[in-house]
Amino acid sequence: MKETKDGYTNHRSTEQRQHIMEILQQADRHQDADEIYRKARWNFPRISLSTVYRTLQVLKEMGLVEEHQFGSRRYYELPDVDKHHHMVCIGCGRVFEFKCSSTDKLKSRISKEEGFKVIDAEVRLAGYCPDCQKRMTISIDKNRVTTIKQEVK
Amino acid sequence: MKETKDGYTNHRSTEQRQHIMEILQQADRHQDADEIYRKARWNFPRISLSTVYRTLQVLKEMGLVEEHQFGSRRYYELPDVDKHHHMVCIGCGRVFEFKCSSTDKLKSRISKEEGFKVIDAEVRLAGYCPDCQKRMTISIDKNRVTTIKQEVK
DNA sequence: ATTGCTGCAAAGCCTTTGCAGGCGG
DNA sequence: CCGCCTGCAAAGGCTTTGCAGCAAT
Repeated sequence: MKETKDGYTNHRSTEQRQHIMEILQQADRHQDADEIYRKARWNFPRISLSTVYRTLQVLKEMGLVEEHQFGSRRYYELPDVDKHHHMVCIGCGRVFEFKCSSTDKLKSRISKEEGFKVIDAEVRLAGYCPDCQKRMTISIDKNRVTTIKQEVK
Repeated sequence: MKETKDGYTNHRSTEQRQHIMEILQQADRHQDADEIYRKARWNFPRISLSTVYRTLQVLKEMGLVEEHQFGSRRYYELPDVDKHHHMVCIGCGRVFEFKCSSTDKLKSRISKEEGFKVIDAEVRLAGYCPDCQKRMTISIDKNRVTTIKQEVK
């Protein structure tokens, strides 16, 4: 019999857990605990944040939910059929997703070279999203204008 | 004049900052703030943890230090000449390092395909280190023995 | 009837911030 | 001397935990 992290040997299906699972299914992107909590309260006004955290913990242990940490926040989402990776925008903090098929090669290579049994490979990119690149261009233009004015003086 | 995040326009070189930089240089792997704090106290018994955090923040902004987050903890290290990536062991939680040269290709591909200006690419692997694989084998063997005994009964 | 789940409140953990004094340039 | 840095203490933000009552099996 498999023993879970908190010492329990079994899991029970409750309305709250089902609803949290639905919220995860309906979302098209990762959400943090508080986001899920606020949505859940719409149907279960008395649900507590701890229940959300505990449920996510259980779902994670069962492999039904993936947890990602960006900055100091943790986000949750259902495992994707074809796995995606994340790009974090340095400018606005938004997290974007992209696909990458070449990670399988990497996994097998590292397994061989390092004696590590690789379960999961995750690529994280940091950079500037199209919007923030545009903003940067504008502010660079501003500086240029200023410089020209000074030269004209 | 470049304005820093905390509103200051300049940085000063103090004994504490120099020493924190030395601690980072002497380490051969990433350390968290508390680890650096404990080492720093050996020479500066009255240094405070906030100073460590504030210094790391400054060094990070100056690009002299890299920050990585694993689980709920943040780790700091000097930028490597040839960048390495991280493998987190699911069994023991230790973080290992490995090199990977193929990320440059990935960066340029994503830049083109997604319109994202990629500054940094990080690969994170999760799996089991050699030690934990050994432990797993042992515990599987144990179960097998148990099963055999039951069959013999 | 058990065993596990829930809400609530409180505690924990890491990180940040406010402030008054003090040092660096 | 001005501006930046430091230690201390306190606050912050997110997550976990203790507990008593309740619900699922």
